[in-house]
Amino acid sequence: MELEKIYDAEKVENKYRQFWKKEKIYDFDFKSKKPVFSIDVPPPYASAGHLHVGHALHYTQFEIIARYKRMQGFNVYFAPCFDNNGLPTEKYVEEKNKISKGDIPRDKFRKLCREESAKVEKEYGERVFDTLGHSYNWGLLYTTIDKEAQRVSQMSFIDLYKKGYAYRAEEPTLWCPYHQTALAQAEVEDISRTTTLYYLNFDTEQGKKIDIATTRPEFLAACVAVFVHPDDKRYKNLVGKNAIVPLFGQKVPIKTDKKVDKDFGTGIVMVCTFGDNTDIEWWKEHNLPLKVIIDKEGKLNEETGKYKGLSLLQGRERTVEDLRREARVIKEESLQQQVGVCWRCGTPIEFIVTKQWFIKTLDFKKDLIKQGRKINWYPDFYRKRYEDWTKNLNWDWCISRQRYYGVPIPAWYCEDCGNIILPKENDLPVDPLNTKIPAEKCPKCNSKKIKAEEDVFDTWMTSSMSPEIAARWLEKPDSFKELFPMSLRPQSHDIIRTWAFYTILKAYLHFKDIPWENIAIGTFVLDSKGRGMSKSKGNVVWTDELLKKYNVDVVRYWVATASWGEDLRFNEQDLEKGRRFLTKLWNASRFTLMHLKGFNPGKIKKPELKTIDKGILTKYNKLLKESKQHFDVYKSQEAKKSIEYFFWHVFCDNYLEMVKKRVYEPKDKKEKESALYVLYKVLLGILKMIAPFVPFITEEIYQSYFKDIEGKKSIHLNLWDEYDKKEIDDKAEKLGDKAVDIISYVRKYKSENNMSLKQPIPKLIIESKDDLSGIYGLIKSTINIEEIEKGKADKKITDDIKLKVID
RNA sequence: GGGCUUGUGAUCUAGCGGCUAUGAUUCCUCCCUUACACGGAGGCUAUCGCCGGUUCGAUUCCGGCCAAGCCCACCA
Repeated sequence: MELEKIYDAEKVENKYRQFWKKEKIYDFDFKSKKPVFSIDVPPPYASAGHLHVGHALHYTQFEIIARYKRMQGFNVYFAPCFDNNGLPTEKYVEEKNKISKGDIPRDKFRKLCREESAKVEKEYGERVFDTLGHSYNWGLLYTTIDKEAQRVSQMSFIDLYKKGYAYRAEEPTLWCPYHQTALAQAEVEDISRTTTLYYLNFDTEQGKKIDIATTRPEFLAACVAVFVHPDDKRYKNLVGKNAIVPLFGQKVPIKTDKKVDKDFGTGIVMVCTFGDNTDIEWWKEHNLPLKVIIDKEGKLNEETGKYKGLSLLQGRERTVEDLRREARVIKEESLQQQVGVCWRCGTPIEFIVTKQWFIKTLDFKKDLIKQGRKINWYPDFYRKRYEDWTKNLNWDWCISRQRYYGVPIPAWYCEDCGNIILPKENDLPVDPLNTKIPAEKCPKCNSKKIKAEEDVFDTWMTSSMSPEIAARWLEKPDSFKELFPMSLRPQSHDIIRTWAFYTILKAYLHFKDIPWENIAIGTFVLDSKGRGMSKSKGNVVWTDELLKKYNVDVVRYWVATASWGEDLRFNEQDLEKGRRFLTKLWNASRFTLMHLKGFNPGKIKKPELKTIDKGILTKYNKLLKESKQHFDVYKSQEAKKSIEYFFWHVFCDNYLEMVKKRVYEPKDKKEKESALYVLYKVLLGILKMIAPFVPFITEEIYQSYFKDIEGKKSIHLNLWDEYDKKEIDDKAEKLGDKAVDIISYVRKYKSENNMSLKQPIPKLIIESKDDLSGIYGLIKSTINIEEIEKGKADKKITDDIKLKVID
């Protein structure tokens, strides 16, 4: 089959998308003895909306690695997956149906969520993964809400509980009033905002007046103490006395703590339960009483008396009004402040005391850092970020969430003695709200009052088990052993503190092992000016729209220019480059195959190679070695660059030009055979090397000719050539380089003299210590020179070559 | 406030101790050479962020400073 003059991308893409699926080209072979390369794929949120180029790049970046590893002889385990767990889906369904989770029964709500997810996933799989030519093994698909994933995360919970790593406690917890759920430290982000710092006047029991500064006057009702610095001379005589809280009148002790900043505000600070992190610390350290004034919706409760039912902001305004009336507000100044907000909705977080489940992390900080060092990080500096986060943790991991859609926490509680009852492991997954209670009465106190847990897990509870879910920990324990620890976790840097951290934690707590040998941090895409893409900025480039203008291989070629762990600015020019590359690849292949027609290297004796042939084979082998080295340390963009350079400038610009005469008008059969032999090997080699980046066009070229000779039904089932020391011939390479130097000079000479390249030159004189007569013929035919002779010349082009052109 | 990353022609980028500092885009000149004008040949454009130090020699190593980006911690 001959290649068409113009590459028809759409036709080719549709053809091979189906072909690869039908022929199961990319399936993992459970029976194979080949070494395994397993990838812990990030499950995308297949929720609403388009997908921008950043996502397409991220997912394609490691897909290229999967293809590369396959062509290195690995049995690649590459399971597609979706994350349809947790808050985003839930909020999406609420918004789409204009309902709130409380409006309809939990069952019905969950069903809506699952239906929505399934619909979006199917579309996503086709529109994104299939379109982009991703080589997933679809038979291994998992989603984070399906039965097996639920079973794994519940089993994880039970295992950790039995090991004593999971506990339930009533503690102040980070709380999102909007989502009405507890959050983990990792789900809190800091934003900067301007607020007002109020200087408030308190009385003391002794009738003195003191001023304290606070940004949260609405918390007065929850004030349980007042602190000053132990060395602060101004207030020495106050320590040990009581202050009287304005409006509410409660008497609170005046205490000291070194954490008080003398220079901030008045140097006196009130402690409330709880306004911020420090409040919690002081509350614990000084055994202060607890006074909760906000409810789960973030509204003031009965403890605040007449302010009950107000939002915190309304409460603040009213409190300040009332304080002003009593002339308690001394001063107001504006203050730049950082507040923790929910990373999903941006609502400032509050602290609420509730019963929550936690997993111990603070006890294992050192071990976790050690585990992190057993893993290769690409680039390495991201390990530092992981270590810093781990070092600075100050909360155990809160894993319970007061939401509906998610993996239920598999537990029941005795209402009389508080005993925790777990399901049988064989019954997992369970939803305590819809499952018969495992025990009719409490095994401890025989009470029959048993209550089902209503909360679900933090979404990371499941995500942190992605290697175990993907590799079928519980389902196929035997193959799990082969697949775990997995080879590679590709992910983005913003979730090192969550996904990477929790996954390492889990692997350690369950298996005392690392979850994967390598972690590679993907590229983050910025707009052309270097700003992050976001809908609100209006600078988002959508993948769909890009694919309307450029074919898939072009988009993938652009992806391949990205460096792992570094940001990439989006420039449309880069796509134009890809388009030109594909055209060049197509045309060079067309030209080569035109001459290779009917040629089968297996059917001839290996020909005696010409110097120039040996030279290019040397360069080809060096390229093989270099590209593999780049790829193996996740410098795929360097590999791509080397391959491209070799193809375009070494193979096309020089070798094809030098070999043309030999294949068009050979002096003898042998001369042509030697050229064809090398053309075959090198072109096929290049196609295989570039195939992970541009799988469609390379497949089309392969199918048109090489398939029948090589035997494998897809180029993607072939292996890269091995670096062959026997093919290295440095002398031939050098001689070839000299030929290129001389040819370049003559080209330049013609260009400078406005001569056409085919216009003949009567004579070229070459002055060199070495005997170059072996390449005279080559030079003559390539650049159209009639005669070459050795002699005195004046134009120095390299250290040992001088030339003179006579025209 | 701490940490990390980056700072090279107009733009993007390679190099990370040594001969005239990569390559790409732009611009200019020439060439339709029997694969490709979505091509080829050639040319112009850089005090390698700033200041010191180590060295025979620094864009490359060290220290300081400046700028940008990211991550984290923070003060009631």
